[in-house]
Amino acid sequence: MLMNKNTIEYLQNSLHNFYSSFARDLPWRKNKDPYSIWVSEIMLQQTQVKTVIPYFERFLKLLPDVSHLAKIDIESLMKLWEGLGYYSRVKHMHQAAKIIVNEYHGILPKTALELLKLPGIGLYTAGAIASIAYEERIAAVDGNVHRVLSRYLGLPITKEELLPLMDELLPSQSIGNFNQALMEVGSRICIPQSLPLCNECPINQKCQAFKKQLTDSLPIKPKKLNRTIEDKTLLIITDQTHYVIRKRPSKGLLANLWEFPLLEGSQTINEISAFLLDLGIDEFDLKVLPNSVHTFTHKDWKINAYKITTMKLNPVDHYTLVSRFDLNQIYTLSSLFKKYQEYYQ
DNA sequence: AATCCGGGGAA
DNA sequence: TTCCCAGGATT
Repeated sequence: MLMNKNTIEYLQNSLHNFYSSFARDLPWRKNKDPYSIWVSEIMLQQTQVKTVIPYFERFLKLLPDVSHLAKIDIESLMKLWEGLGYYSRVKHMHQAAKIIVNEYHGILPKTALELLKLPGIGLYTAGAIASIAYEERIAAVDGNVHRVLSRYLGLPITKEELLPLMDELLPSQSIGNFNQALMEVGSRICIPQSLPLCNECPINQKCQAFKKQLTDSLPIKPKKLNRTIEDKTLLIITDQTHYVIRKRPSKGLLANLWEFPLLEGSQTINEISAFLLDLGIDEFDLKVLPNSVHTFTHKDWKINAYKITTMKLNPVDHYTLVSRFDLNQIYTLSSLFKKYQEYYQ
């Protein structure tokens, strides 16, 4: 597809000027260190800038370079990620750090093609790192870029269909800034819901969606997925000093995280008693805690919660007895348990 | 090509 | 409620 030369040059020049004047002062923009850009891009996957900032600051302070990341144990690393979600990101990053140390002398690969081979780095992230850190002339198409460009061009195209067009749109220099400017316009101006702030947009003069009032119908939206609801029974079991937790399976939702016993379904008091008996608990005080709902992307968990207080806890296979301190400092829990923090503090 | 994988902010 | 976020891996 051959695009109008004016349309392209206007886009490039306008975004360049916009970015020069209005780029946000974000922590990962302080330098072009490939490692910190990599960390930021992984954290920013499906996660908003505001959420990422404090995690990024803490992460870089403790793990300032690839070799530190490669050396830290996975449990401590998970703890740094606690609450960010999509925990496989951190597992893949850890694996990638070891590969970078062992096979790339501790230096991030300098081309998107090479970066793409690392676990956790897909087409977008490879393009983002290569263009921002190394100024490779390559696209970085995320949700923002897809939305901005499909509106600007007035084309109902998917993200995949947009990719081949990017070679025509990319400027010959300042590629990293061009890519970031597109994302910045997408997240601050050309926003998805309600009305985009077209009057403030640096590329509105040649935006087809703006001209033809198509911002509502562009970009084409993926079909929404069906949500399901599952009942769970949460047991916070304590002897006043220690708490019973266990490690989740290595596959599936919240893989490898720790949890308070979370039983399938809405268990009756009798069923709970039977479960506790298996843990060697035959005498206990049971307190009903407030129910809650934890929302994932594709399912809701309805949590029926109880606090179980007993005199003595005995070690049992597959369960771990931990102090409050270790619970807070060492073990990584899903944020769904935060709602019950007052009952284990 | 679909589905899975967290959590939160915003309307 | 619904959307969607600087997406990637798995099937």
